[in-house]
Amino acid sequence: MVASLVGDPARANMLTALMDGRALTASELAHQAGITPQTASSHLSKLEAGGLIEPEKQGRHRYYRLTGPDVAGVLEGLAGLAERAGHTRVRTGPKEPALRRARICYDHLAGDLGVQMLDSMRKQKLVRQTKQAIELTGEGKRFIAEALQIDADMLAHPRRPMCKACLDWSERRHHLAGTLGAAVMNRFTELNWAARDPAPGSRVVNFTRAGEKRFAALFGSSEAHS
Amino acid sequence: MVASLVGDPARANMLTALMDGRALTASELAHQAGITPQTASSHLSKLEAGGLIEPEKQGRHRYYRLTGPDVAGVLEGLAGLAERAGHTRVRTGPKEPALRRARICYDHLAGDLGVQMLDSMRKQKLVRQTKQAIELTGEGKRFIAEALQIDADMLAHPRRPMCKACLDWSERRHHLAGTLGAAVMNRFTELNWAARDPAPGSRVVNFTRAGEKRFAALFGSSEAHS
DNA sequence: TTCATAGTTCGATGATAGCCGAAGCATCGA
DNA sequence: TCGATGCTTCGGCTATCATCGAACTATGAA
Repeated sequence: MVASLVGDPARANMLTALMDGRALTASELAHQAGITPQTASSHLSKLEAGGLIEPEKQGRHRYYRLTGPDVAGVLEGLAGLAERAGHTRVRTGPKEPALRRARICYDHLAGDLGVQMLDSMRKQKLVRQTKQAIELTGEGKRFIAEALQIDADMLAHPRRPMCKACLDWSERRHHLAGTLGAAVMNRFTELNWAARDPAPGSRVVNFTRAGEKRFAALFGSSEAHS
Repeated sequence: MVASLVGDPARANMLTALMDGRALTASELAHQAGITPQTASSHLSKLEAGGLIEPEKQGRHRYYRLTGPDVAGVLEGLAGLAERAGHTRVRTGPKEPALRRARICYDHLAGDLGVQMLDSMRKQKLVRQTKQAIELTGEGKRFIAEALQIDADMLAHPRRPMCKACLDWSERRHHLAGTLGAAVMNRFTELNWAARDPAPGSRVVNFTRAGEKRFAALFGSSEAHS
């Protein structure tokens, strides 16, 4: 049955990451779901056998995408039912809670804090977001220059957008990706506000006490929250 | 997550059985899924907690139905993705046909004719129904006074509502219960339109030829019927 | 060729959850 | 009041399956 495929948390996370129609590599999907590549490979072949995703081989990468918009539609319908049911039942992912709080997504911040940061940036009108597209406002430019010493003009990249919304698998909401997202995370590390967990292969990001305080000052959630 | 609820084969069978909008008892659903009542009970509470189904208690029975058409829609979408033939629906066992046609439910009319009567009353705007609550309209008051010589004001009772929707086990839809339902059935008997079957223990109600005609004149189903 | 990276397969492990027998309530019929 | 019936709870058994370490294949780069 198809539903049992979607029922597993790890697979659901992968599918959620594919909801926007993009194709992602197997390792990226493993990353997103917080599982090892071996496990992901097993899941992906099941999803493929179930006709939910289809692979596209490209060099040594294997890109996976949803087989069609109808799949996305059903997934969205399921999400809608979950929401209606009062949702709240946050399925524990396969990994630790620290991973849900703050982690690396490729090269930018994800998890609760990542989502909180983008939320705050929207509220402070530092960025404008329409769907997946995010645009830095003039005010935003000034903000990152003053608060983080990041020059927006230096973030241009031939094949990568400066701002991009990335769906967070633990929060099911967007966090900030793109070259700006990477630059911000990089600055956090340089300022000694946060550091990747030393454990090999870990994606956990540990904030220092001082860093957490500064982060809260800039992107704190003291404001009204929906 | 909702998908994991639907993912289990036993639960999927139950949900499939409920797809047409009818309500089924817990034991029927257990039989449908090929599991024991204990197991079914566990599944049903999970489905209820997930907001996919809702119960309606009826005496010692517990009828379950889907919480809404959107649930059915998502299930249909999943079935579409599965591209598999749906499970053959097990027919809910009818006992005697006469029992399905008209019978006594406590003290009021049930079965095909009972459901038909409440349907017609709704269509004629004699009653308003919201969920299980039924209210007699002014027009309805006049109607029962003229057609059946029933005084609505005499139907008040300290511990029993005048109108109540009672789930019909053979039709899986509501018929009219409460003191009004009882009074109507009583009047049918007095007018010699119908009589309980003389066989001991039988709940069958036999309508006379004349009674059937008069009943059809008041609550006939000549109108369109889905 | 040699090394590195992406992805897979295999095997063992462990936790989740479905399942049923037995027993306990609740309601109905007599 | 006393069974009979529908349904639930509890406890233990078992099977399924997600997970990861280790080893293997394939592609690309030096």
